[in-house]
Amino acid sequence: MFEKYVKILKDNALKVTSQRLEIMNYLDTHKIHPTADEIFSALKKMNPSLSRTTVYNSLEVLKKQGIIQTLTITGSQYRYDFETNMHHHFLCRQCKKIIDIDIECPNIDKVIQGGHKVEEVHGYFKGICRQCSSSGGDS
Amino acid sequence: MFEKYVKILKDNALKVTSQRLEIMNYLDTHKIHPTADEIFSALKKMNPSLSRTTVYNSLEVLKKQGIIQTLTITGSQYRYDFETNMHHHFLCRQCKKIIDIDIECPNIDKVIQGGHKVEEVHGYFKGICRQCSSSGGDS
DNA sequence: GTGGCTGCAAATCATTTGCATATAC
DNA sequence: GTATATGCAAATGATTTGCAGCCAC
Repeated sequence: MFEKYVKILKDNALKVTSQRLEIMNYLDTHKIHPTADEIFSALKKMNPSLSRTTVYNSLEVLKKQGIIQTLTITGSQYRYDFETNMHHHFLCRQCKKIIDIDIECPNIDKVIQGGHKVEEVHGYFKGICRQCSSSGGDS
Repeated sequence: MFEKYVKILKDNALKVTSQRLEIMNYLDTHKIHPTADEIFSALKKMNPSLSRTTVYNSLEVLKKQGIIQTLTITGSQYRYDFETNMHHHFLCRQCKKIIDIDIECPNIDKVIQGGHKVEEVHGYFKGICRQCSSSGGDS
């Protein structure tokens, strides 16, 4: 069941631990861009001895290997994403959900042409999402 | 000297206080996207009785009126910007500077067409800036 | 067997809150 | 005069650090 994640860890020369597998599986199957604490709380239900520190440590090594990415869209906590292909995000001010946005920006190359070495690109949109807009949830 | 900022505050029905004027002037003349604490430390030198709370309070009301904007590019602190016209930012992993990026993304409208009400757009690029790249500061 | 990983508690950093005093209007 | 802003100290929330014991390899 977790063979997929075992392979990813081995391919990256990381030790295979049940905590890392559970964290990867959680992120892969809950594409809601959770915070470290949301991951911790969800997994602690299954494994009460899990430590918050382990969650932070694991997320850090996964990020360092480029297996996951972090979002800074809210400004107050990091959010984690198992999807690392380029895509962008919309944060709804009302329901707080983070929605994936798949648009291309053809001008991104201009940043590289400006002489900067670009390693990460994040497009963050904030406002009221379609669902909240249509249910009269405006302000 | 601060007439410009006095006018902005009055136009927004905000009380004119020396602290607010100093904060606006600092942001307007130091386009380095400082943190609240950097603003506080710089201004405290001139006005030792200044409080960190006042800096946070003032930045919040200025943001609420759309006079300034906040950046969440680093993820660990808010950074403040007196420029509110649409532009984007590059964070150098090495020198930590935040550089303004002026590119257009013609596909942004697609987010609106997707039914979302967009109030803010932030393009964040991360990597190694031109200056650090050219001075061999790569990794 | 050993170096890296886990889990606990304490520390740190950024920000927020509660409240008394001071000030803009 | 009054509502709002300021400044202080304490509280909160997210994350990091130090360290002892444990486990993957």
